[in-house]
Amino acid sequence: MALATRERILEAAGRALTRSPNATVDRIAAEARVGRATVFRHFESRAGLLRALARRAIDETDRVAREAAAQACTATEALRLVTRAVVGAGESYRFLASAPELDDEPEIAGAYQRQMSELEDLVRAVRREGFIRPGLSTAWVVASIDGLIWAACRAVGDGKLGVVQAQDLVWDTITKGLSIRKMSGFQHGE
Amino acid sequence: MALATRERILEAAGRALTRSPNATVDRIAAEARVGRATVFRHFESRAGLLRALARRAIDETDRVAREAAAQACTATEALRLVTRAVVGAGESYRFLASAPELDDEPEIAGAYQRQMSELEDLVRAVRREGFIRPGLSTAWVVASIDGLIWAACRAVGDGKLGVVQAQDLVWDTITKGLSIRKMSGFQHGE
DNA sequence: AATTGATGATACTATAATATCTCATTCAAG
DNA sequence: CTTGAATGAGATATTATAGTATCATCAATT
Repeated sequence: MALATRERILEAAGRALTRSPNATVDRIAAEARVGRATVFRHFESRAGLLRALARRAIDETDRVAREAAAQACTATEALRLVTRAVVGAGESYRFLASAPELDDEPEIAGAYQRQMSELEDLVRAVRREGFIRPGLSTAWVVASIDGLIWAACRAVGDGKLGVVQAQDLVWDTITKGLSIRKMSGFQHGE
Repeated sequence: MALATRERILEAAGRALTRSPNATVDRIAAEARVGRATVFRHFESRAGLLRALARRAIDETDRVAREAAAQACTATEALRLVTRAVVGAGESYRFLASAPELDDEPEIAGAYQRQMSELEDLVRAVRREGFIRPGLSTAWVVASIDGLIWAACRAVGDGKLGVVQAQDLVWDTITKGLSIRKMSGFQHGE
């Protein structure tokens, strides 16, 4: 029972905080269909609940990302699979987009930094495989991939796109952009 | 004096809220080098201050976007210029990224809807000009452009990219994506 | 049926932030 | 120099929310 309740609260908190990042404990409890006191029985404080939720989201994202990376032979393929996986896990971390108080949690902020730096390493490896257009800084490649992933997660959350559709589109857009390209004679034969 | 003070408060609020979206009136006043009471003399409430700030950001974005659109002959060129302009104005609206309480303001939420629907109209016009790859839904094109713009603004705010650089990269990425493309024989002659 | 553990409801306290008010000060205009 | 408007500083009221404590209830187990 206890575990199920804790889980219910975490999921409710995720939903409530995605809708409004300043959701009160009252609101979260109502969303979870539990009494407010029960929330404090399972978490030491509101901040503790947020921490647990963020940890869960980070762990889940790490898990699917590593699992995806393990299946790839090349860095480029790894980036493709990781991107797909992270978009698929979007629901679990979407609330982080506007959870300002979590920036003050060293553990959470640190984990985010680590994830971004892992993505950066991956992008560098992909560049070494010749997949990245010259002239694009690694910082921008990382930033724009991040931006596209967020866009996809938001679109899924808003019901504008299905998950699989969104996963396909992100990689499609990363590789080809949005426009019909006028190739200027240059051809790359891998 | 009054106008200068009001403006100082607005700019300070923008800075403070970009750093931490839940910044108190106290903090904002300190950032503006002004007494807390003065903030309430110029704005009816904290919410009123946020509204005024959001209105300013929306107006500024509208202004630069319309100005840019007016200089273009084609929808595609308009999209390019509008994108550049909006990235350039990023500093003025960046705080909106995590300003949850503003979703409850009908005026602000409505203006955002309008801006997105204007972008959607523009994208549709661009599609009619044959610039958008078939198979990409308008919703995704809009979402991903939005995502790239946010990524660019964040990168600029974090000092990772210069404004001009960011402006160039967004359009570059929209048109060509990030990768060296292996064209499968298809060539588009405009 | 009795026991135990988890829960819901409610009352209560503490705290932090908003918002108001007062008064002394500053500073520019006349 | 005087006047008046704007301000800064601080006191105070109000409100919302976090967090605690209590007690009755319910369900499962024995």
